[in-house]
Amino acid sequence: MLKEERHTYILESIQKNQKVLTLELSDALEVSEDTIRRDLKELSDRGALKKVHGGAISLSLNPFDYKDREVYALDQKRILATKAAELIKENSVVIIDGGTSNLELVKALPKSLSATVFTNSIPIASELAAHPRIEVVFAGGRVLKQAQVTVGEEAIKTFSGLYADQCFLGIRSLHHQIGITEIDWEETQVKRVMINAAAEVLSLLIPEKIETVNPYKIGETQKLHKIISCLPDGDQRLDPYEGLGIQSV
Amino acid sequence: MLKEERHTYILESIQKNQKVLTLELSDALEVSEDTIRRDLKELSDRGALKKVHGGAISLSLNPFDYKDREVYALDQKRILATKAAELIKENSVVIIDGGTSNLELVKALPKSLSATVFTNSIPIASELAAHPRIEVVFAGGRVLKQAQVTVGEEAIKTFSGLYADQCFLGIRSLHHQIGITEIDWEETQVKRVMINAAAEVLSLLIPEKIETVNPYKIGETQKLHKIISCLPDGDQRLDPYEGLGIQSV
DNA sequence: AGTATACTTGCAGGAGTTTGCACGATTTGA
DNA sequence: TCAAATCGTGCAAACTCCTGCAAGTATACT
Repeated sequence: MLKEERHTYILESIQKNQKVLTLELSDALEVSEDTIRRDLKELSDRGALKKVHGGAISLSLNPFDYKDREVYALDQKRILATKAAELIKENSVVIIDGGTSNLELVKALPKSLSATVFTNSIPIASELAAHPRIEVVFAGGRVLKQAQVTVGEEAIKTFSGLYADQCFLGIRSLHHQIGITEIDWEETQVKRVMINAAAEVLSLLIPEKIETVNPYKIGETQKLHKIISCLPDGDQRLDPYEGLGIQSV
Repeated sequence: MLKEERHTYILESIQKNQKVLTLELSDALEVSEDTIRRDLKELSDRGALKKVHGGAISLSLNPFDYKDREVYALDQKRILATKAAELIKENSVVIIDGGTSNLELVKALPKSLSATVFTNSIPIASELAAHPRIEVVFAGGRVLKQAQVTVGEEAIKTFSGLYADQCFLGIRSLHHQIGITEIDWEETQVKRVMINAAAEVLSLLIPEKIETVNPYKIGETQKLHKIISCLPDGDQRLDPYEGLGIQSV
């Protein structure tokens, strides 16, 4: 039994029963509890479930968690957000993808900024609704609960009929050779359209994401024009990207 | 039974009944009262409920509920919401319009309910994203900031290609002769499509809205099939509507 | 093919959690 | 005020988790 098979089994089981028990899984999959624990840890790190003492539960089971779910590396993301906010020009049209970094970005936008924002992220639309001078257009579709973004034909159609000034792409993984990759197939479809719907594609990137890979490919690394990171100028981790003509801020 | 499951059960129970008893819970969940006490302490520390002698009560019972402070007639709306939630059938397809009453409605939906919800309201989509068994489809479009709903061609298109079982319409004004009226022209357009996209049109209605009028007309009173109100049976304010064949609950 | 490297897995044992029980303190309501 | 119910704390048993390690397996490179 391959690790991936176990993961699939675990995720299906969670979807069906809202929870899984370490002991039960170890029994059903005929591996040690330690292995199951490691599987659960991995899935938990990927945000696919919530690990608890004795097993794991569906993220949606706990009604209080999603609201104040701790944002990983929040301080870093705030710094990135401030930098990124300065890159948005007055009266421009901007696509803002989902993700916690981008949510910080919209929180950091100055109240005086006038712009039009296209998004498929519920929290981002919600945050922007409080902004006095930003026009918000929401791309409809089926809601992916975990990421709180819409996906599907409708969302894709919205972005395909658009050519914006900038697109702030939410990125899970970036690898200088393999490209930009995602963990969810449907999100991948939408992001592929997004990056073709703007003159400039930017991404807020915490260092942990650099040189990692996920199963589904959004596009080549070159699709990205600018990386907003908190790495010092000339950090070697960025070297491969400058070689590709990608500007880092 | 995992600790988290107990917590979820307790929170749901509180949401439904506004209170829980230690003994009752220990009975229902088949653990000792001590364990329940510890659970309540933990939830209380997280600010999810208020622990009292003998059990715990909902925080929202307390006068200073900062979260929903500004919702007008919240208590009434909660009562309507509970009534309305019972009208939604398992596995049905439901359109839920924006508005604070409808937001309470989705909060009151039992966690066990499976259904598909179409909405154009950001807070409602956000709330439903935490619901384990409800599929959410968001109708895109330009975001109206005050109401936090989308409007425009895209939203209209989504609802026109739909025939749902029920539509919970958010209503600003209802007059037995003049009909259902709105204050915003663009919202009016969307609502007009909504009421034609479902077999049954329902509305949660606090008495203050009855026999009032606003500039833009959504449709005739008869478009409405059911009114969920907190008026006693036979209250004279409802007479004109029963005359029109509208059922009130 | 053969070697090196990374990854995966099971195991041991020490650390950490959870739970029910006992017992004294506190609260409740007549 | 008193008796009954409820609470908080400390404790021990059972269970679960984490860490490091070594054996096994897959993959890459020469």
